[in-house]
Amino acid sequence: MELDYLDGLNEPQREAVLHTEGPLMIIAGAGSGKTRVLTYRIAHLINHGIDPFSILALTFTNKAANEMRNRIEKVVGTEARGIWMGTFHSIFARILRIEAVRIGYTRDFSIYDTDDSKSLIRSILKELSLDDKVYRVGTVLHRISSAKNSLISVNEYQRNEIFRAEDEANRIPDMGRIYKIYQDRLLKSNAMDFDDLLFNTNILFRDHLDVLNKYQQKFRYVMVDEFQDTNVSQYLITRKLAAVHQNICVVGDDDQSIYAFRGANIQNILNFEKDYPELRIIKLEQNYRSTKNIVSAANSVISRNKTQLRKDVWTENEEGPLIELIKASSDNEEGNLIANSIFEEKMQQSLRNSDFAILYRTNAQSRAFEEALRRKNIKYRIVGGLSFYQRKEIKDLVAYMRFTTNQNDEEALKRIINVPKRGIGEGTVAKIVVSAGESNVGLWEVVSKAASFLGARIAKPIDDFATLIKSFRVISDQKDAYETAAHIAKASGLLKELHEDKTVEGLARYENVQELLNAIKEFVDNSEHEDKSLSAFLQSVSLLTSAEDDKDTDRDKVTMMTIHMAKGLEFKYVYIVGLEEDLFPSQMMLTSRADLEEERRLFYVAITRAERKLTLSYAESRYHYGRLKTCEASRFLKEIDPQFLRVNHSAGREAYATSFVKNLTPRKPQQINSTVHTPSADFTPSDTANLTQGMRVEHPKFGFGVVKEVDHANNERKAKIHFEKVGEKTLLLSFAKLKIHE
DNA sequence: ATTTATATCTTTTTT
DNA sequence: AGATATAAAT
Repeated sequence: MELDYLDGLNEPQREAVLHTEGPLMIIAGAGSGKTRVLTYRIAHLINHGIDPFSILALTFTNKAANEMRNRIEKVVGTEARGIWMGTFHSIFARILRIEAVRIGYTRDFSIYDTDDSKSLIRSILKELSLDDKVYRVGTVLHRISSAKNSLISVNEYQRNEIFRAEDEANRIPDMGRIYKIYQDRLLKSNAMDFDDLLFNTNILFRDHLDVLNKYQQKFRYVMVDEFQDTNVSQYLITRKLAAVHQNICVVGDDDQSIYAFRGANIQNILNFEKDYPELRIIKLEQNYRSTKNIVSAANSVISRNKTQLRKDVWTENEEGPLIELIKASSDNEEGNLIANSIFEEKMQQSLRNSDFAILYRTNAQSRAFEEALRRKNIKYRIVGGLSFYQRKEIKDLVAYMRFTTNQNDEEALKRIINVPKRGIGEGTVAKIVVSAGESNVGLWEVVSKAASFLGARIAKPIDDFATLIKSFRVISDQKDAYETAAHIAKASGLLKELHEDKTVEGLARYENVQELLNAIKEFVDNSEHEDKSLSAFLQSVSLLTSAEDDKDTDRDKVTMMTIHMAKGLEFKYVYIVGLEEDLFPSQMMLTSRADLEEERRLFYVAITRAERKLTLSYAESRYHYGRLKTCEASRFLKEIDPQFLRVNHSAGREAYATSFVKNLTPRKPQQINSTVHTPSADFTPSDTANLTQGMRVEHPKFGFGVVKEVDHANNERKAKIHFEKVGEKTLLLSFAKLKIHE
C-alpha cells in the first residue's frame, strides 16, 4: 500500500519522503514536485502511526494548506483533518488565543490589519505633533515591522546606537518613541498587528517555559514550506519548537526568495546547516513542469545571481515552442495583443481559458488587460488586489463586530463611532481622545460615561452610541455569530444607509454586506466549527488573504495576478507583461533597496510558472498617473539567451499602426451605463488637449469666461481664465468642470 | 456637523 | 487617473 505512492517518485524525492527522523532540508527547484513530496511525506508519517495532531506543517498561504490537506486526505482519509496545518500567522494566532493571558492579553484580542496600524500611527504622530510629511506613515510602519521581524523589542530599539544613528540620518529621531507608544497602545487596545503574532509567540516561548515545553512535546514533527520566505522571527519559533525532537523538515528554493521586502531572510536557508550539524540536504533538480526551452531560459536568467547554493535544474520534457517576445506601442495595445494571442492559441490548440495566465509586476497593470479581454469576450478573473474583506462597507461591519467583542479595540471604535453619521463629528471625537488622555483611561471609558467626562450637552449622541454597543454585547453573549452580525447590521443603521443609496455602487455595497452575512451563516452552519460565537468567526476571518476569499471557484477563466501571487502555481500558457525598465525591475526596489537580485528571482519565478509556452511583452509607452510616459525594454529581456527567443515583429508593427490611428482620435470620457444623476452632464472635466487660448468656456459656478493662458509646464495642467462675473481664476484642468463653447 | 470643492499625493510586491 | 487630505461653503 505504501509502495503505491513511492512508485512514481524519483530517487531524491523518495529519499525525502522516507527521511522522517532528524533535521532535513529539501532544496526544491521550480517544478520539481515539491508539493507531491511534502504530501506523501506527511501521509507516510500518518500511515506509520504518527498522530496527526502531533504534526505541524507551516505553509505560506492558507490556500496552500487546504490544498495540501485535501491531497493528504486522499491518501490517508479523514485523519488528515487533525494535522496542524496553516500559515505561521494563523497557527500562532490560534496558540496565542489559548495562551493570551500569559502575555497580558485576553483571548478576545483583535488583530490589526495594515490599515488599522497606519491609522494608529497617524494618530500617534498627531499627538506628538510630528510632521507626517517627514515621518511618512508607511516608512514608520515599515521600520517598526522590520524591528519586530528581527525580534528587536522597544527597549532594544531605543538602546541600540545603530538604529538611533540611522534614524538621525534619516531625520526621524523620534522613531524609538513612536515605536514605544505604538506598542503601548496596541497592548492597551488588546490588539496585535501581523508582526506581533510572531513576535509575541517568541516572547511567550521565551518567558513561559512550561508553555514552550507543552508545544515542544506536542509537535513531534515540524515542517516548513517556502522556507526561503520566512523571517528571523518565524525561524526562531520553528527552531524552538523542534528543539526537543529535532524532527524539522524545511523545504525551499533560494532562487525563489521574493519576500525580502517583508523581512524574509534568505540567510535562514543559508545558515540552516550551521544550526543543525547533522542536517541531511536533499536537492530536487528534475523539473517535471516545463519544456526544455522554458527551463533553459529560466536558468540563463537566474545564473546571473550570485547564489550560494548551486543547483542544476534540468528536464526530460520536450523542447517545446520558442519563447515569444511581443513589443507593443502602448499599454492598451499590449492588452489587445495579448488578448488576441490568447484567443488564437485557444482556438488553434483547443485550450481552455483556465490554461492561460497573465502575470504582471504591479496590480495597477491589470486594467488594460481587463478591457481587452472583455472586448474579446474572454472570461477572466483577477486574483488578489483589493480583497473582499478590505472593502469599506465590509470593514465597517467587521469593525462593529470587533468592537462588540473587544471594547478596548480603539481603531475599531474610531472607525464606527460616526458610521453611519450620528452627529459625532471630528470635534467631538477629538474631545473624547483628549479627555481619555487627561484621565488616563481608555476611549470606551469616556464614551460609555460621556455625561460625566464631557458634560450633558455634548453627551446625547455618544450615549446613544454606547447604549447601542452595550445592546450588541448582550446579544453576542446569547446568540451565535450569524444572529449577532445580522442584528448589528440592521440596528447600527449600516444596512439602511446602503439600502437608501440607489447608485450602482451603493447596490453593490449592500450586496457585499449581505454576502458577508451569508459567509457568517455558512460558518455557523459548518459542523466542523464547534465555537459559533462572534469572536470565533472574527478569528477565522482576520487572517484571510486576498487570494483566499474569491468565491467563484475553478471556473474556466483566464487568470490575472501579480507575480508574487503566482508563487506555487502553474499554467500551460503564461504571459509575463510590462517588461519595461523601471517597472520590472521596479524602480522603487532598485532605488530604495538596491536589490536587483530579488527582482531577478521574481522574473525567474514568473518564467517557471509556464508549462508549455511562455510569452513576454512590453510597451513603448504607458499611462502613469494620468500621463503618457515613454518606456524602454527591461534589462531582463537581454538576459535571456537569444537562442530561446522569437521576436514577433508582425505583432509589433500591426500594433504600432493601430495605436497610431487610435492616438489621433481624442480619448472620450467613458460612459458607464446610463447613470441616474446627470445634473451637469455637459460640464465635463477638461484636459489640456482640448483647451486653447481664446476659447470661450462656461463654468458651472463662475459662468462664462475666456481662456487666457494654458500652462503645460511642470506637469501642472493649469489654465488661467477670465470670467465675466468673477474675474481671473487659475483652474487645475483635471478638476475644473468646463463646458466648451466653440 | 456635514457636504462640496479644491489641493495634494501616489509611486511594489502582501502575511 | 484615482484616492485621500484639506479648506471652504452650506
